[in-house]
Amino acid sequence: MTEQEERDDAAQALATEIRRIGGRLKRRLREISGVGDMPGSQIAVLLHLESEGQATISDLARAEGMRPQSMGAIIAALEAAGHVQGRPDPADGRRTLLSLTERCAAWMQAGRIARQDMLAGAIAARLSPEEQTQLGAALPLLARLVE
Amino acid sequence: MTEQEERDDAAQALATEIRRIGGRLKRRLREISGVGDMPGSQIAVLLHLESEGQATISDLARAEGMRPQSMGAIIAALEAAGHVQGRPDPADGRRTLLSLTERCAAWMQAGRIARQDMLAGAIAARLSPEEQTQLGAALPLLARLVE
DNA sequence: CTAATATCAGGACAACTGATATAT
DNA sequence: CATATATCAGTTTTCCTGATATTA
Repeated sequence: MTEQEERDDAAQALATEIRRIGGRLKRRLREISGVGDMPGSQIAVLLHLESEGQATISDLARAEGMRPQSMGAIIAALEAAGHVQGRPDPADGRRTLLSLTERCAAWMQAGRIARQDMLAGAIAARLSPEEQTQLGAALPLLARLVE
Repeated sequence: MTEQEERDDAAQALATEIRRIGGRLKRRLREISGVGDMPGSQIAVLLHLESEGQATISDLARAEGMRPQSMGAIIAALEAAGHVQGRPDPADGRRTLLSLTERCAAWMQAGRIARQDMLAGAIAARLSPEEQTQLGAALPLLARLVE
């Protein structure tokens, strides 16, 4: 076996494992990544808005790697639930600036998301601090594969 | 901030990153994990059958972490395409033992999957050998979160 | 005029749940 | 009778593509 073939085999083995775990991840992330009834996609948006203050639908779509139409549906659900609100951008009439409602911001600051975050709970319960560090370092590598 | 709170914060930050990358992964894995027209879920089954020889639908469903009904649909597609074949288990009338067809086994041995595997290609192209090792070591940690 | 934002409408996909027939 | 395998049928979720109005 040539060195090139060995490298290909290594990549192939890794691909197989990613497929297997990725498949599971895809299915389970829906259940474990939510907070109560709220899906992980909505949580991600709230956390983004909490740290950034405000953003447009297109901003959020880019940040999460999806289409504006898809993000629009997520935002519509969050608006209907009274968690985010939009106001027109005074500087650009095309844009709608989204931000957390006061009630939602207070709810998040009270740490209720953190305490109910099943994914964070699973991480804390099942991974040692060292393992968490190891996983955190590897995530950007995974991100590079899907960008 | 107590040590406990610091640990919780670390887990929360990791959870946020997994949500973001996991979301992307979920969406992009469909495109990049396939081999040509074949979806990643089918590839995973073929690789499993290649290494194990034969298996039932329920075996495969358990291995991939999904329901037998869902695996049934994947198998039906592979059978229709002539890639796998089933025969009744002589020892247990409930079971159907699935295996690769000769033609599919030959196709896989010829390395055509490996050369057309976009995910393996992305890994080889975008990650150094060291990074591949690092990612490989972290995948079991991710698996532990979703089991 | 071209590009970006947002939204409407319809569609595809991959998993799910529930129910059923058969065999152990 | 309780359990396991396989399959039929219908539903849900999530994101997709295409088309359109508006504004920069």
